[in-house]
Amino acid sequence: MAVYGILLPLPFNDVFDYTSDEPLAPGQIVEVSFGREILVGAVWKIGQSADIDAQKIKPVRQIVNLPKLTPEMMDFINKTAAYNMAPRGLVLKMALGHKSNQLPRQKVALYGLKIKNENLDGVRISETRQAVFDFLGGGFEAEKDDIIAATGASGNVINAMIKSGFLYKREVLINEEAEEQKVNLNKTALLTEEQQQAAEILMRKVGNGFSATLLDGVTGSGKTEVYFEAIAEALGQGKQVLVLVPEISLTSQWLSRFERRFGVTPFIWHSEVGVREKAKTWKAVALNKAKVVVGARSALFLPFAGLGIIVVDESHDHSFKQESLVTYQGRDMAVLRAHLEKIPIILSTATPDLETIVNVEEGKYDCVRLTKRYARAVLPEIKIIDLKKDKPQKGAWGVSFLAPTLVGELEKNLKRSEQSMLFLNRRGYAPLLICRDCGYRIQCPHCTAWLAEHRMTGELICHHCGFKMFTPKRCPDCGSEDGLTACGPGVERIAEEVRNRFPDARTAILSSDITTNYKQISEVIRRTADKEIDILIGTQILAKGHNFPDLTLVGVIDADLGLMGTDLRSSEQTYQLLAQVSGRAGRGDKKGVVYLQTLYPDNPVLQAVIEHNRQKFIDIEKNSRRLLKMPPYGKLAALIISSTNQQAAEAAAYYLGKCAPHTELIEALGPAPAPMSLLRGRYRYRLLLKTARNVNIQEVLKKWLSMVKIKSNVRVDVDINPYSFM
DNA sequence: AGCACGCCGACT
DNA sequence: GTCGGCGTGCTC
Repeated sequence: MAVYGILLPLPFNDVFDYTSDEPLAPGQIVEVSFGREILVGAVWKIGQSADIDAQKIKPVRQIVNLPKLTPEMMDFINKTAAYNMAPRGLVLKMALGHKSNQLPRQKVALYGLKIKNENLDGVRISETRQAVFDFLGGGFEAEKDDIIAATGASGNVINAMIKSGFLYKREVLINEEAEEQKVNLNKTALLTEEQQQAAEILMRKVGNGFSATLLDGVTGSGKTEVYFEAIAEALGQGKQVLVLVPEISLTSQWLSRFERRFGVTPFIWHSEVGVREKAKTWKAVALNKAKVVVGARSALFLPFAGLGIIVVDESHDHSFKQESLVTYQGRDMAVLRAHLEKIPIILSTATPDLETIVNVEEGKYDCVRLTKRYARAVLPEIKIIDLKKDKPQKGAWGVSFLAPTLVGELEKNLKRSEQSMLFLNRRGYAPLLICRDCGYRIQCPHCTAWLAEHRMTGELICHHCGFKMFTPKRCPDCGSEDGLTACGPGVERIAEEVRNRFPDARTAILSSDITTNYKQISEVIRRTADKEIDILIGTQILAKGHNFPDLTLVGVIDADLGLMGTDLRSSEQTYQLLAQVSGRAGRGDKKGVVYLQTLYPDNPVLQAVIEHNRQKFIDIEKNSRRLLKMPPYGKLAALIISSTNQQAAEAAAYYLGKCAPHTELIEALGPAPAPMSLLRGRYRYRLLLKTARNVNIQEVLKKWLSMVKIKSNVRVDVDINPYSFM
């Protein structure tokens, strides 16, 4: 009876040994008992690994009826874990994709209507219940979570509706098979000469091994249509296609473009997709029945059987950086996967990050450029509003955040019945409540952060840990009754001002806490695209690739937000955000105008934005990074030491600091209390390891960490190439 | 991760 | 006397 090393979806780097009568192949998915649990894992090694008693080795319970992981996939899991210093088991967990692949519970509860809505005359039905009726109308069945997400009903409402006989519950096995996707490859889009040339270069990469190409095109230049041709080429060769998008909110418009071109809906993979759908997709991907998958960064860990190309859309976007469970940069891991699969990868963006630009300059990546906006569209004019000279004027509703110039432009735009967009990267009504009588500021009990006021819900919310409380009437400190005052603007407050100034304008807010799910976000985007909205007010969701042809005015409420950030990439991110937001304006026939409200009109980053001068920005940024030996001119890793016990965290951090390696090529900084020194009830310290480019930073970290015995109530998280310095 | 075991202080 | 806090160690 042979012994096999099984990798389990748990935070272990090493395999566990199990026996099996049947010969097993590497990558095979099996079910084993582990402690008192039953888990699904993957065969990783043939032969015994641990030096333990043969008695202790349990048998594999059964082989799971799922396709086995390919050698490339296994290699990808190993290398992703090693690069990010994460346990291989956790990477496997991501690769198994969803709960029912990790646990042998293969059943899911579905809910449907028992009684038809029309048979309910005379019965009083609450609004939420009605929403459930509407959602499940027409014999549709759904999982509880999906009903909750779509209707806003709570689990209790659903349970009560079962009790009163409106709904039925049905358990089904998760074993649906997807049909093979049939793709229509007939060319439909007419490309400009520039686009056609770019498309041909990309198409030639398909089927010719690994290559990484930056598709560098100004906003509105039609990058999507260009990489669609490369996708068509891969599909024509019978290969699978993976498109990574930064946020699910982007996908609705993207999807309709895709459907128009290829006559088929791609498989969709993101956190809001239900388990049943995920199970179907996972299997279809592994069996090469799914030809096109579009998804968030987690889609990168799907078990493709014959992947032919990867596209990373809006590749500069920081949401590709995953910061929980396993910390990884999705864009970089996508390049790794393409490398292992020996296929091309396309990074598409109007505002490439410095790392990518340097890779192009050094010849590691190829580059294809699109310099012209599509059709008659031209780049918008960007103007600066100096808030010191052009001061917002108080109105009947109170404080104003819109400069008179911007108000005037909004008014003119409304008269022309063209659309406008106001951008402020801050959720809620106000970022902070302050008591005018005693100066008290309301802080989160679990984090070093102020609580933001959300007036729509009447709550104070911590934007870091989600802590919520009802907005108090009196100051919690001095008890003053009318002392609490909103301080500074959030999108809700801007919306309030807009509604007061332009009562007849149709407005909408796009912000992750108001439009909480994919459906709601898509709906606002659709209404905007269909010209049902005059003024759209929103957070950074607005910046992401949306295409509103009649949008001609963009106002950035606070262009300085982020410029003062302490973090390495904050000015880059500000540049990207401003350039992307500006890129929303004037994508159709009419020219767009962008106004940036600022207190620092001479700031070089803003100057680069208004001049559409990316090179200028890149040069400034390169210089400062080179001087500081920061990425891409050096390597960086962060250690976050955290514990619920402050002394324990501090002691461990200082001990690590003492043992830190220092050579000519290696430098350790810290420890210092993290900028958010208390987060989710944990006290946090940070250390930063900076090395030269040619140093294997993972090796250095491994050696360093192995020297230090960390107490079990202290956690050390490693973040390779950190983005957030909080 | 999830769970049991075990050791300490604080209650009915 | 028992309940429950979490620190420690184990899972093939």
